[in-house]
Amino acid sequence: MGWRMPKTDVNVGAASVRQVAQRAGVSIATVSRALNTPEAVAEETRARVLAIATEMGYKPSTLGRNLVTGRSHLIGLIIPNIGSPLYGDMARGIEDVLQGTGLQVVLASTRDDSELELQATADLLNHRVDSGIVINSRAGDSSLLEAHSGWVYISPESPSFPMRVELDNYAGGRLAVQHLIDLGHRNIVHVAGPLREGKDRERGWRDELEDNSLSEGVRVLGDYTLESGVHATEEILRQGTPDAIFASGDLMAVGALRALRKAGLRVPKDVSLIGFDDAEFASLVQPTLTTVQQPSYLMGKKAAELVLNHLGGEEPSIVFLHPKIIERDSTAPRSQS
Amino acid sequence: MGWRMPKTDVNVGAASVRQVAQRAGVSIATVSRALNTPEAVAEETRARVLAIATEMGYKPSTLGRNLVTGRSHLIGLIIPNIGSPLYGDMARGIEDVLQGTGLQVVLASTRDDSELELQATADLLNHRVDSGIVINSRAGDSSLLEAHSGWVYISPESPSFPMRVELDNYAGGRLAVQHLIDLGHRNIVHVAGPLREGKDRERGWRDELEDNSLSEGVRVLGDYTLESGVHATEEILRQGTPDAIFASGDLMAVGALRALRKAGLRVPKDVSLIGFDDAEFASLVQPTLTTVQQPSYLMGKKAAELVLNHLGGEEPSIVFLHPKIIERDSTAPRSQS
DNA sequence: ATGAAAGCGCTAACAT
DNA sequence: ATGTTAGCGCTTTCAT
Repeated sequence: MGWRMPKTDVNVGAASVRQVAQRAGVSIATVSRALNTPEAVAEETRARVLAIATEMGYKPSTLGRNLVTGRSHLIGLIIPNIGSPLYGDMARGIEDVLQGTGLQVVLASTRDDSELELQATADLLNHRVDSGIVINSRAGDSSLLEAHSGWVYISPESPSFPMRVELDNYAGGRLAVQHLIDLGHRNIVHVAGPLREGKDRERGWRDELEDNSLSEGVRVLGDYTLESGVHATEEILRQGTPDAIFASGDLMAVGALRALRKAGLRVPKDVSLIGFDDAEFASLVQPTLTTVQQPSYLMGKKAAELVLNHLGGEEPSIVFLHPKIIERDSTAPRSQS
Repeated sequence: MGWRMPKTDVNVGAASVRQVAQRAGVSIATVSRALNTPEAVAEETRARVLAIATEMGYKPSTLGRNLVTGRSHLIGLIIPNIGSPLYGDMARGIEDVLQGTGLQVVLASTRDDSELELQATADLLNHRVDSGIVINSRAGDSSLLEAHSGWVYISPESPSFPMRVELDNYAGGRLAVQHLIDLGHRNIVHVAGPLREGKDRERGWRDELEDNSLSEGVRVLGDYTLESGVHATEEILRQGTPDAIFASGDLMAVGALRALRKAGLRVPKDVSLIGFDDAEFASLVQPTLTTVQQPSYLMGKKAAELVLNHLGGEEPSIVFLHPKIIERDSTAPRSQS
């Protein structure tokens, strides 16, 4: 807290109900009614009040209104990193749904730090947000759980909350492997990722192989960075050349691409490669990357809808989203060599 | 406005000053003081009040506080599209600076629609935001100008505002061309972009060529999309093969890359290529893209600092940021063929 | 050092 | 249909 709010006035120009009431020759209640429940005010009075309000540039202060109604019309959004395209897309989905509802989004970034997340949550709570959306919570089912009832989670690590949006990562893993099997590949290895989402995808990989009576093959753990994708793939190649690689994230897939190229292997001719996420760059790299799409924008939309439902008094519910394959150029039928 | 806020209570659990005061056997004023001006309260009383406040989980409602202080502790952020990595990075910079100042960011997206931008501005003003940051305003120097004094702009199209962060796009254009000239290239063509930023970059290209007594060469206008980069480059190639291409955005540069490859030209061996922005994918495509970096994160930081300065009573100021070249693999010395 | 009381801007219950 | 009044939760004089 290196900076303190000074006490100088800024919004001095803003007219208040009282001033409008005075100029219109009515009580403040009538002004309020003219704006909020126009049908409860005589045609003539309403017109006059509205005209004067407009003329004076009067806008009711949400501050005052919030205080008496007990609602801030603010929705908190807790997000690890607003700069990340995936999260950014979610935020966009949320924005788009909330647009025009009179609800505004208050942002808080956490950089995947559970300490900062708790702090951000406290800040938002102090602002009396009406509800909140937490993306990839790292604080987990913590002590704030109680305060959080009424909040929506897009966080694979927080399975205990009654309002959530969940991507079926397990199904995504199966989908990826199925796609590769359909192309004739048998030796399908995995560059895995950590956390619940990574484990779910890996489980999908494993189960799909098993269901097709294929042996499990190599699995190397990465951390969703490009470098980890490179290293994991180098490790894999040391144990032989697979038919196909399933990487748990697009960035790791690009890493795999580099390692394969460096080893003199061509994608998809020698090795097929599939990623996860459908990041922006997936369609820009060469070859373009086949991947399992994580519908970030839709996830954001669904989360915002859950918030709206909750505020509307509906029962909490959980939304499961199913990923789908985006076929591009990095996967191809197994070559007959 | 398809949805109306119901009247049910939500934040019922929150304790108020009065309850804390009662349990502590003091007046509400003392509770307030214990929290805000601890030095004005007796050691013993303060300890007791604070203990009880903690025990009751009391957090002062910003709603109430805002009303009396006349400040919302909210900063509006108007952004065309929060899903775009470039804008997302700016938002991250803003967040990082505001973190811990007690100020929160309220988000509003406009999708580059000046209508929506005005609406968003009105919403934020109703929320009595203490200040705001507008990124790439399309409403320009509109009627809201007055209300906007005290807001910070990151918008090349809004040169009349007293608090702004500006990237020197002109210098960026010169830098790009200079880099290519240093590598020995002479016939340097340009895939241009629209709007003020595009025109400034183009002017830089033109002037730098002129200063080096090089003829101007071909210029084709794109619209910052990949496709427009492809088409522009095809158009360019129809008029001969240049030494180097300067594209006004990385996405267009990737388009150029595709068109060049399709034409059987290798980058950078046959043609050097430089982009603008330093988007995430610039280091992921093959070859990795040399580009003029747009320091989005820094621009966000600077904008937030301007807000802080303004709120602190300092005079408005303008921050000029200078781009720099990020050298990667898409540019190389002119081959001796 | 503490309390009493006013009031920020607004809405809502009650009265007329 | 309109006015009067109370009060949302807090900070801040002004007294004491």
